[in-house]
Amino acid sequence: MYSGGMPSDLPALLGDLITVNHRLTRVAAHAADSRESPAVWRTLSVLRQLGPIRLGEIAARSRISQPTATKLVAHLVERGWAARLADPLDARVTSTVITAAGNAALSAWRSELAEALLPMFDGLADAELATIRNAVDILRERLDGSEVPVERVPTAAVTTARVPASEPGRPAGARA
Amino acid sequence: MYSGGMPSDLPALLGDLITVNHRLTRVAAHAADSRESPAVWRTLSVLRQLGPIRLGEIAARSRISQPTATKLVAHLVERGWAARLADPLDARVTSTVITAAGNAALSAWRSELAEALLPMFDGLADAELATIRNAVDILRERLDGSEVPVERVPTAAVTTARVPASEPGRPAGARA
DNA sequence: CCACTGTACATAGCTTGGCTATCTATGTCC
DNA sequence: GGACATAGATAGCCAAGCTATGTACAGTGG
Repeated sequence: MYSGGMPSDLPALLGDLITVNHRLTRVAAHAADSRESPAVWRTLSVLRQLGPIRLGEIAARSRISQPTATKLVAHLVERGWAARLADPLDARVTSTVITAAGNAALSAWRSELAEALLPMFDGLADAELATIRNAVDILRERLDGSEVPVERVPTAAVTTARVPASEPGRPAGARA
Repeated sequence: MYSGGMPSDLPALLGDLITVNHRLTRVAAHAADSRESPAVWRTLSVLRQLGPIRLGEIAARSRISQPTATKLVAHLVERGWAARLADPLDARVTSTVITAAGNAALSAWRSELAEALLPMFDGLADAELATIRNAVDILRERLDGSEVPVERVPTAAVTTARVPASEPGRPAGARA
């Protein structure tokens, strides 16, 4: 639990990280405009960041299943926040792009969220802010860099071919 | 407080923080392959940390609604990971405690999670680890400290002087 | 003592994000 | 052309979250 002064205990740190993470998620859920869900914003972020992108890659990047990505994108399209493009080279593919409205909505959400969270982070010293910023950068880098980089997750079959020699203890099937 | 540092675009930082947070949540969901959900572990963490605790406080701490807390606790009790205690002073109240099994399950989850995440955080420099650890501590402090204005006198009267709590299964006071 | 208001939790019913399993359509390779 | 692989869609399920409401108890004023 309280890791206050335990140095170098990576497992404990990761546990704490995830726990704090979950708590932050709840706070954000309260703070943000609750008419839309976290998944919507997360997906919009992916779209904004990666431009026209295939469904499968959205799923891989977001660490969600392909059907879930389909559902989310459908919702975004309904909302007018995303649009789908047929791929001239492959008729199976429809890429998704964020629209101007989507961009605006995402920015608005970020502002709103920030404003709502401000009181909670008011009075942080610059050094503390820098620490958080650095941590965010480190985590983002790891999230981007670590596995599932360009490779897509197999649809349903069991595949061990994509492991880039970095996943020793992964049950391979997620929730089977 | 160290005034005059970098401009610190706080809104942007908060947006990034939450976005990274959501992505991490997905990663954790994949990594900790347990058949239990984040909410379960989050609730168990609260129970472990705060000992016998009322439903309402679980809800407040977790930033979830009271009915959701009821549901989660019911699930935990079913699982044998939590037990409920009648309050001898107020028959409306039933406090909840984590059981030994719950404690073990929580610890096991944390280990499992840590192991699964290790590859992702492999090769981090000590300084980077320290940064993350500090950020976690800062965030936790803010999460604890700015505990949603529950429009109530801060804890004090409620959280103190409960049942000895050494034996979770024992009601400690025959209720009429 | 009895109503009356407030509090702590339970129940009902809904929405949404997530999953697996499966299907269709298209691409690719022999 | 036929066999297999791949991209995405559809169906159906469960969990976590919510609001609204109900129920039992606590505390108070008459």
